Amino acid sequence: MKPDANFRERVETLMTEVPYGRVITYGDLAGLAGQANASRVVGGIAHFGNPDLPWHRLVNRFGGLAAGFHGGREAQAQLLEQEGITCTNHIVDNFEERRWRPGQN
DNA sequence: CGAGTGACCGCAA
DNA sequence: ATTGCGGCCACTC
Repeated sequence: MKPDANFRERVETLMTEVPYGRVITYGDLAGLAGQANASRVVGGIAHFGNPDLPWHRLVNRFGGLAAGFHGGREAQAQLLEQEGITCTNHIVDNFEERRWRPGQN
């Protein structure tokens, strides 16, 4: 953990720490970063912050893909499939089982 | 520099 | 059961 790092640093770090073939929710990531109610910030950082981050591994509380922004919703589904994650109707299959958690390498 | 927006979540009425 | 509102931080214009 990096207590001195800003919220963005923690979010980026956690996002990068997400293993291959695994997904996480904005709320969970925000909570892990220290602000469970700052889920919006996670989305903002993921989009404007660092394009190199695996933002496609971020999903909403329902395990669904992004809310339909700059035409990335379909791209996200494609990226997820590349990681071995199957999506149906823009919803990650077995999302509950694929939900990544710190310590579950 | 100042103000507004954003890919969300949780609770209340 | 459904709908509406508030709230946090960072980034952009």
